[in-house]
Amino acid sequence: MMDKEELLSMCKRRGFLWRSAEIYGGEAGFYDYGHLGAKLLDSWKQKWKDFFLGLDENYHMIYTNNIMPHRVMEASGHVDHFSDIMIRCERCDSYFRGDHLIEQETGENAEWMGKEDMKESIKELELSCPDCGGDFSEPEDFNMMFTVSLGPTGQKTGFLRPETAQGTYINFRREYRALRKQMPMGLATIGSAFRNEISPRQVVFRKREFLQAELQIFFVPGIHDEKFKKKYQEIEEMKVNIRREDWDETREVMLKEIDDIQPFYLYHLGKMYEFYTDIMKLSSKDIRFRELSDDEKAFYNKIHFDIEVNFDTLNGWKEVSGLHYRSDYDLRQHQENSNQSLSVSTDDGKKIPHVIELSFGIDRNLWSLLDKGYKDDDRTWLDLPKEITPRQVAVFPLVRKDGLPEKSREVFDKLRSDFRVTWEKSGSIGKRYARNDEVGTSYCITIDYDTLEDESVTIRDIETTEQIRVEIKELNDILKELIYGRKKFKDHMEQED
RNA sequence: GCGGCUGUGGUCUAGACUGGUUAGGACCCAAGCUUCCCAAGCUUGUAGCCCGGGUUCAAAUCCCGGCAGCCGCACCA
Repeated sequence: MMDKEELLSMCKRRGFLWRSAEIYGGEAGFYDYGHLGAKLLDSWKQKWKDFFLGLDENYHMIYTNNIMPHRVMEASGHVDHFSDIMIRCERCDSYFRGDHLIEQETGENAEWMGKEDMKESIKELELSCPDCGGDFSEPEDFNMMFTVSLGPTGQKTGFLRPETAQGTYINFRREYRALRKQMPMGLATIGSAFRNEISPRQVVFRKREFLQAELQIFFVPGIHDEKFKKKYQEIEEMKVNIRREDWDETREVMLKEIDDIQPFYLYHLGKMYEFYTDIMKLSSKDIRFRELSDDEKAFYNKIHFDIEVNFDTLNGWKEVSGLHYRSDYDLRQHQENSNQSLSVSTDDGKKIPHVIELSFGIDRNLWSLLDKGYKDDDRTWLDLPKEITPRQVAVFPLVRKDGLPEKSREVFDKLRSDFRVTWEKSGSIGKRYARNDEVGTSYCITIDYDTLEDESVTIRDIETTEQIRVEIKELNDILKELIYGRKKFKDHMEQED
């Protein structure tokens, strides 16, 4: 079993990621990406955009603000629902959620209660601390959102957004017109979100500032979703690992066997799965969809599946993304609170569009690539998808003399515009291979004495450490084929024999 | 946020109980030598006691406070 600390140590040492503000002791829940982490992040984002925006011509990127006005988060329900009323034991300082304590005692839902209701209820029920029996203090607000003050007096407040989604919803009307009222309309965004987690832990898993990639798809059920029927039929026999809410195990089923969920939703479910298997190259044994129970899912989500990855470093299955049918809840809320119409005209009259949301925690997804890719058996190497890996190619001279370094610089310069590539000469050839194995460099190009004779170089494959020899003039094309094309390294080897 | 444990170069660690030479080692990294393909060798070098305060002639070591990490609890609409 792989150790989280060992992987994190590699990440720090080689430039993937580490704690923010390290030189000041750091702060829980904040991480920065170094030069390799940043490249991994950028290429992941690019692949995500290519894949999900490619699903339909009417899916587009937008970028919205990190700071949301107070009223937006009121309308979204976050001011009420994203904050909990906590009560503290005066003797042992333990915190508890007030509504949970009351629910346990009465069996009735207490989520609606304000601070005053709760105070009375606790008095009536004569509740005391479950840990030590001590008396409770006054109920206090604990909001997971960061408040920011706006303007010179600071009396106006806003919030750092706890999800990127709201920024998209409040731009719905503008984009609907700008995109000439085509539906379904997909608005994707990539950006930061902020949650004041009580106890951020597990490396990048519970960060206070984190990255999200989300695609919000707006449609009127029964009308616009019909347009995806044909697309769905093309993938309805796709098999996915899935665990329904009332199943006690994960099963591999065909999409069309899931007959109680609309095809429009299943289409995106299938495509998400495909992103994990085909783009992120995770093994299907390590991924699954899990349907959340009514207790777990938010009240406005009619259907909610999470994609979970089976992590080695984090004790098993953990959520990395979700597919939520949020119904018309969000637009309805914003319509009511802003007093602006967010409905669209259909043959059946005015309707408020519904939303299907594809939501990805980027940091978690990157960690899943590192977690599943890190191999530490007879040698240490990082098995990353060749299109996503931060360093695709490394070039070095076999030895540091007789003009080989100079020749290798030439080859390096030839590759720079086409690949994420590095050049190095320090240490021995074996050490350079090992260094590059550790950070997931897909191919190492070595310039040797034969190169000076016949303009050929060797390409070494990270997966097998085997080599092929190719001519420099074909090098760029062959590497492109290996990285982006269908041709595999072993095809080239057979060709050589 | 509570409780337990922990914090020594980039990484892993010795030293702490019993305060006392210049904080030792390994790996990594860098420069050079060597080297015709998988962490070889040699030379040199960079770099550290989490932060602050206290006790003491003297603190990495003892005490107090803070910060951070790990584990457990709680929390995670």
